[in-house]
Amino acid sequence: MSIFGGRMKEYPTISLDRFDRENLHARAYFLSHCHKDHMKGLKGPVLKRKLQLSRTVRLYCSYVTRELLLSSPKYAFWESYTVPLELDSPTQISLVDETTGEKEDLVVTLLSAGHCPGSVMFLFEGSQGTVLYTGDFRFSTGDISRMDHLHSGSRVKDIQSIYLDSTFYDPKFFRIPTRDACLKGIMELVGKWISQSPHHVAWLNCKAAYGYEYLFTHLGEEFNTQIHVNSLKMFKKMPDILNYLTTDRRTQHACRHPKFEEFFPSSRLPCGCFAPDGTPLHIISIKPSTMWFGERTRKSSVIIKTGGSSFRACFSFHASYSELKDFLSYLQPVNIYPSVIPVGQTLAEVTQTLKLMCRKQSEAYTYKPLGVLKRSMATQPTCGSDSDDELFDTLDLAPVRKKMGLIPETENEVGEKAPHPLETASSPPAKGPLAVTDSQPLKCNYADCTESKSSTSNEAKPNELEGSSSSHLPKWEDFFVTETLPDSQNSLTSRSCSVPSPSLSRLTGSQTPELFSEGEEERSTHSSQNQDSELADTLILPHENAGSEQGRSGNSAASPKVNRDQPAREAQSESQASSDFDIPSTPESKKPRTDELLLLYRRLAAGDGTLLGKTS
DNA sequence: GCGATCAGAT
DNA sequence: CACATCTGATCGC
Repeated sequence: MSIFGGRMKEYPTISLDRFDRENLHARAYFLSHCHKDHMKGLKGPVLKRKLQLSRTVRLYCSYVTRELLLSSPKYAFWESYTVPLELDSPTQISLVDETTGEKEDLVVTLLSAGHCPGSVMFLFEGSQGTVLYTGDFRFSTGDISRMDHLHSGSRVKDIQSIYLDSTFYDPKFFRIPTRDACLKGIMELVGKWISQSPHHVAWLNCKAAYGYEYLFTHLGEEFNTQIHVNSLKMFKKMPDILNYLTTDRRTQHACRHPKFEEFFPSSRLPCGCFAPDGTPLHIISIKPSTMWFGERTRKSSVIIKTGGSSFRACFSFHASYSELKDFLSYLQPVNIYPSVIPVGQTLAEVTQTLKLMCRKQSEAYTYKPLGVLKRSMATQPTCGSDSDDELFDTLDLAPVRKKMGLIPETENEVGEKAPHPLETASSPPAKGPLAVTDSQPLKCNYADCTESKSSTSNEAKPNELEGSSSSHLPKWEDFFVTETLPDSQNSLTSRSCSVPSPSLSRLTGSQTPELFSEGEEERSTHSSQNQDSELADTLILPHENAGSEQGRSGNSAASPKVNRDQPAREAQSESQASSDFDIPSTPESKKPRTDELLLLYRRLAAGDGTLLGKTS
């Protein structure tokens, strides 16, 4: 949760993600994404009154964020005061003091942040230097090198300060399975379950927030079905999301209204556990939650069984420690300000460890440091450390140089699918009534395993396992269209339940998720009081045609992943491979811009300091 | 009564 | 566990 106060040292007349207290006097506002902890004060009457009196104060955000914001009545008054900006389009903004007329120009560029729909970073360039406010973000290792606006020609821009989403800036969170790996594990679990019968359903017990949409769209696409939610209104201009969602109660959406629970007293689900015809549903609950693996952890599953029918599935909106290290060592800012205190740390501690990632003061060039570093750095920045040794054992000691080991790995994509499968989503998935299917026994070769974050016995190179740079940011911005859809697009009553899915077999025929039982933790009740956040509970219905033998069994993924430092790393069985996040998938996966990356990293390895934005 | 803030729950 | 949000208690205005 963000503790950022709203203002940056370099540009104190603007406020970001905080709208109360001293931020009430800002000349411009910026909202990085639509999570409540970044919207403090945003609906305040004091601010509203100020806006009504002002001619110049505006809120800048992405188009998607604006849409999500205005879809809530509490924030609808912002309609007249918001200025949506395109991604990757530098925009000049005049900051005007309305009493004195004093004016300052600032160029802002929005960079997709990969945190939730509409989430962006803000890159500011002005008289006080270049600063990057990350908002909340998740980049995979190597993503940063693809961001054109952080480069100037072949050089990385000279960044004075980064205001960082430091949620996981702690070696404890060294590695978090990639988005693709998590998605794949969830898909496999869901596929195995719902293919058994039309009354097998999967409940995605999501926290109430934006950010799960790409999970819904991928699941909807894969299983040719829709995810059942409470409200669609926030997505009315985002057909590529909308098409995979429904509120139709006949399809047993995960209703959140407490009064409905009276009708389903024994339900574990907000919407009850019976099909429309009264048949009891067979429900598994899947709770997306962050799983991380420490620096010495070898591997683990992305799915963990927590009860007879309860699972946790790995899912992270935030960059892991090694992803953050990659990000910071690439950019080498003069200053880094944490905006989140990692659990178990103090502000002083995280500030101190982040200093190790700052550029040496002597390397700072023409810009005068504003938020002065109080001590000179004892270390050179690590230019992309890629081994345990560099990241830990010598953390406080000697500098290390970038190695080739950081070449982004691109072979880890989920299947053959492009990361964003929604190009065709304007034609909704085929729909049909809940149909009888061939019931397939669930082949659960669940291998018990230890949750590896507690494992310390094996040396590993976890950061090498982490970075699938191929898990590109979900292109949430692509979801957005400026035209309002015709009503027919919003009327989803005809899309009732699940449908035959030829694609299911692609998943269900293959391997079994590797699960870990943490004992019985079945919930007997579930209350969902969250009236405002419509996506917190969702339900996936099964589809017809559970056929499952063929498909991706044998998983073309089987080609072993390149492991540069540990080529002899123990081979994984195929049955583990399908759900284990560190196993690559399709070799044929798209590998966009790999050549560029290779070139870049080779130049780095060759000591081409120009790529690091250094003067020397 | 409303808003801000904190603790606790989900 | 660890990604966000809600509810309820308490306090000040």
